Amino acid sequence: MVNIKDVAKVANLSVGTVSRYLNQNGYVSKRSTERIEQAIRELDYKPSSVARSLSKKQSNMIGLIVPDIKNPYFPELARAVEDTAWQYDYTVVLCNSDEKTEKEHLYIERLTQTYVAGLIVTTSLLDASIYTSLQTPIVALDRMIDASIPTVATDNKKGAKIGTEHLLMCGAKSLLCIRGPQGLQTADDRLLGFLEVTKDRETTIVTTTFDFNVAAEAIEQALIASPHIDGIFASSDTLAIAALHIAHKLGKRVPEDLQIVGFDGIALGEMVSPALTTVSQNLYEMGAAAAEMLIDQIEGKELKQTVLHIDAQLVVRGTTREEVAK
Amino acid sequence: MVNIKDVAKVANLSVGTVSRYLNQNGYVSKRSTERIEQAIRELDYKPSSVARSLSKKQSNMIGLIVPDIKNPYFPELARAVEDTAWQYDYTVVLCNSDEKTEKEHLYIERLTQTYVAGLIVTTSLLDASIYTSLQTPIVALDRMIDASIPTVATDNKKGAKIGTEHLLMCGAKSLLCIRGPQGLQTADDRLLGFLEVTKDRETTIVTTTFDFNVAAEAIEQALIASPHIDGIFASSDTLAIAALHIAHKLGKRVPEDLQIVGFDGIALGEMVSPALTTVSQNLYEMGAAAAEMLIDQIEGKELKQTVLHIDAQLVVRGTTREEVAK
DNA sequence: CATTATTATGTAACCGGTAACACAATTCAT
DNA sequence: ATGAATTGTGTTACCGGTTACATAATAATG
Repeated sequence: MVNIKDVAKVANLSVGTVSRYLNQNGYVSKRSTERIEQAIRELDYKPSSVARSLSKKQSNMIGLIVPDIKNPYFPELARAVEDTAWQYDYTVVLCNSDEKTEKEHLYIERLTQTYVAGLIVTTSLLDASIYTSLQTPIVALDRMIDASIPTVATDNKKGAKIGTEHLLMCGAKSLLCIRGPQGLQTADDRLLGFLEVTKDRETTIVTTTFDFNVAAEAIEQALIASPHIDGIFASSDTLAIAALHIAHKLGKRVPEDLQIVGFDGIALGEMVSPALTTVSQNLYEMGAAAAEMLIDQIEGKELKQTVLHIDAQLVVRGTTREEVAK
Repeated sequence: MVNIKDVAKVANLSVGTVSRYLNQNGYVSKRSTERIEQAIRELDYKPSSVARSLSKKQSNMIGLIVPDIKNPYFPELARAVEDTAWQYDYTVVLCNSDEKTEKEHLYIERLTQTYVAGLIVTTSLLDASIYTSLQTPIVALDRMIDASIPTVATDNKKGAKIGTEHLLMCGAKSLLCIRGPQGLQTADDRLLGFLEVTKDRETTIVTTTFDFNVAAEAIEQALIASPHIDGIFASSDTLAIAALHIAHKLGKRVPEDLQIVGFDGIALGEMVSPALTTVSQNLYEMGAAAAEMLIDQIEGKELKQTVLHIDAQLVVRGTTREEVAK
């Protein structure tokens, strides 16, 4: 493989000059610039990013840690991150933490010893100190890890309020909230929003994991136990779709007998029938913003704001009825 | 950051010995081994994979090129690849080619100049020669690129035959095939399978992209134009789900009025209502097999077989009726 | 025109490993 | 005991860049 020395030789210059040309720093005369460009073209020279990483102690890779890329929420974020990274000449290393502390820990070790330029983390099982003590730039995406770590997230409580209110406005009387796993900040916040809106009503709360079948099972039991439920606020679109699935199974018509509102805004929501009414996060925007915040940090720019809260937006589709004036 | 020299100093040995210890090659005495291990522990030394890559001209990263991770087919493959890579101490770089030749090309350039150890490619727009002339190990996943490139793929034609036959056995009389984009090998093969089974019948064929809305539109038109259609074989689960969506919209009952069979076996198929009957590929197995084939190549092992065809399997769920003896 | 800035280039140490080579110490065989 | 084989260790060039430093060439200034 052709290296910088070859280029220097062909251009009849020293490696120093060629390197300066490549990095656009220091002085390089017009004449030399031309000769170097010519040589590079001639030899089809591509600088080795590995060598560069070694001497600069910095790479152009960013690590993206997600719990599980199969969860339909994450590909949308991942795509946005990757697009943005690509634009700025960075490369994305994909890591599935599987929500396992150990794997996450090992990944962080492996990544940092590879000189990843930075980390985007959408999972947060570890002690925050592990992140805060990292010398590598980092951005928390979707979930806040620690006040000191730059974060891009949705205002979950606010979103949940909007979704729940919509359910009420559409005439739902008896509400069920399917909340995600306990202890997960996002799920907790969404529950809080739900509770705030429904504090003077009787409601049912079901706690479940994000696994489709487990969730479906739990929802089925809740709906059988409380057949009068006519509105469901789900903590995620996947859970909402599980609810929809069960509604069909139980012969409940959606939205006539049972209305459902999800949360997240994954593409999947449009595909089911009826299409899912949901509190939609702008996932692409979030991913892109996180990547940009990270790259800004990497390149030493000051961050204007360290915490970016993006508002979720109600998207009304087929699982809720018309809003009626109260 | 502590380096190999520091370790050598603390262990009172030379870097050569430490390096030999780390790579488990050459001779290292018991006494030295202990001293080195002690020093490593003491200093919490982590070898720099960048430096190693530079001198070995080989890294432990593998590039995974997919058209678009948002397409629900790919996260399942990606996950399997990542799991396997993790197991063997490799790291996955995610690349979305967007089905654009240019981006794919640029990615390959970038990846190879970073000394990726190998490439798994699930897209194949480029001239095969670009891949065959690569010095980097490579595996084609899902789609065959060239006879000379190791491949893991499903027998699409066979799968399509099984799916179509099932549709007929369940009593469908008038079939529609929704085929994916023309020129895409997998889509072409699946159509071939469909045609082989239905050669003595009249059928309708709709060609569309994999985009959900575009596909739905095309399917709707086809179903309106030919209202007698009572069986759909879709070239992918996404297309099948689009068909299901349209069926609901048009007030057709599934599977009573219209039966649908998909292809792929993505998780999404279980979530829709009714759950999708589909020709299921073992996506996890495919991804894992591809990763293993790649790693075998990287590590210089001989491949037992260069082309691995994995049979797809019919999974009967709710969008088809009972099979009846013909 | 001499002096000082500014621009341009070359040289070589360094990043943190690997591995070829030389040589020393030990074990083995005759 | 002695030469050969095996085992163990140190030294150093190298991977392909970056960058501090020295120096040369040119331009600007008084």
